[in-house]
Amino acid sequence: MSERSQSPEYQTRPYDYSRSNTCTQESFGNSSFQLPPGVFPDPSLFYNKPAYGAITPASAQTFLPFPPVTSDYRPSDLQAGDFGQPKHWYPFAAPEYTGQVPGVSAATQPTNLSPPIAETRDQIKLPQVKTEKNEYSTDIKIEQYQGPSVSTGMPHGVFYPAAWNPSFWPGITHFNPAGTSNQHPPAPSTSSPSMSPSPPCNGIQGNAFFTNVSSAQAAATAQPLNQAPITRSSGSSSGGCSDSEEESLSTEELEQFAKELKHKRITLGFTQADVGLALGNLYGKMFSQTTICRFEALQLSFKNMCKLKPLLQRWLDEAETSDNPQEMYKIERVFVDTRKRKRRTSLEGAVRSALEAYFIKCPKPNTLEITQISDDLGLERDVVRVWFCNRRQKGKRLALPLDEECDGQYYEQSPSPLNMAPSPIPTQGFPPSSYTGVPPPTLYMPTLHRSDVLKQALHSGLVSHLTG
DNA sequence: ATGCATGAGGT
DNA sequence: CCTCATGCATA
Repeated sequence: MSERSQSPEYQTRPYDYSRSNTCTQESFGNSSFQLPPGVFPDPSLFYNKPAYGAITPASAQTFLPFPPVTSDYRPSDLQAGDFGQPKHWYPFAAPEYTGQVPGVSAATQPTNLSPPIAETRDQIKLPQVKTEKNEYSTDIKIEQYQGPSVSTGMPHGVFYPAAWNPSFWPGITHFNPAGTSNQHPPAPSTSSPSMSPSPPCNGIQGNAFFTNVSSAQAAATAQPLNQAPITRSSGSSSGGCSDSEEESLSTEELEQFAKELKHKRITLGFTQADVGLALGNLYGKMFSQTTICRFEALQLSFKNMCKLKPLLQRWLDEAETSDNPQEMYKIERVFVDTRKRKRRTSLEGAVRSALEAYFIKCPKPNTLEITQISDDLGLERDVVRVWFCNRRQKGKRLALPLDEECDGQYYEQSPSPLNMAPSPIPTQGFPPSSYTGVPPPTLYMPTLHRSDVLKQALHSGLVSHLTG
């Protein structure tokens, strides 16, 4: 637990957001930002991924020497022919990128900024990005949803009970003994017999969804979600902001519910996707497997958790009471996905590490910086921008699922042991600490013991010796 | 389970 | 441009 930092370099990290998202030259140019050659911060050490392959043999992945095909988005058009195409990856040598901001890099990229970047680049072998699928997913999928994959091969058949850490959002002390358990404060007029135990076999399914029906309505009705102004009881320990409202789901409640949900869900033979769909059926608002997954893993913001809980609660009730709940999930999904979604960029391990390094240095780069970074890493500017956005979001998810209102302080203080000037960090910051590029087990925890959170996010292996 | 992306709502 | 909620696609 002491193997915290060993990279003094980071100590100087000027984390002052006060300068309004500008970690410019000052930061970058700062000598403080040099990744020790061998110490390339491997993100996997910070997070839960086993390894990004950046440093592992896995990195040996080969890229098809494809020409930068239609490098970028493809204007709408899609031809049936494309579907057959295998996914190709192409090295990111695309000249277009470099040319993208030639002037900028040259002119606006002061020398003092280049060094660090250059170094970074140096260390990461070759910035490569592979993108899968050169086609947009513009298609129409019509599928018959057949209910929970119970009998069929339920992939999730496994049970992972232990995965749950009782104390999830430690920062918050809850007053409500979960003992009473299932009491949702907002208790939406759930009583609504309308959606009750009616054997869905009837009209529910089908297209209740898009059939117009009252999905909208349902959604609206089912929307009492907001009604729960949830002010987490965090007040207790954090000192307060929990005054205004009375309604509040305690962390523990959510935690418990999430656990319960997962357990029962699995017991009933439903997958996360099933649940997501079911919600759509029941309340008109469908959710993806991803969301359900994150809910169960408590990886959503507190607010979001609270919003979703009532719905899931109801689903759970339904599922449990219903004779053959499976029926209620038989629906037809029709997606007319006309949106052109950019093909997902897959960043190479080294590139991620580099970004990680930049992030540590400056979690909120400004436009110019983003440009420079993208230029240096040979990435699209937008990719970099989005990466940072996601990175920040992720940071919040992991470090402070319960952020929000009350926690300006959360960020503010976090006196990173290894750096961190006492600078007043605007609420935007992140626990600078959390990700300070430091060796592994060292997830520095902000003042609020968030270990559990991180724990969850990390792979037990790594965590194990964190917690001992 | 999670990385990258989208889009709405705010500044 | 950002945050936030959310999802597709993928590991």
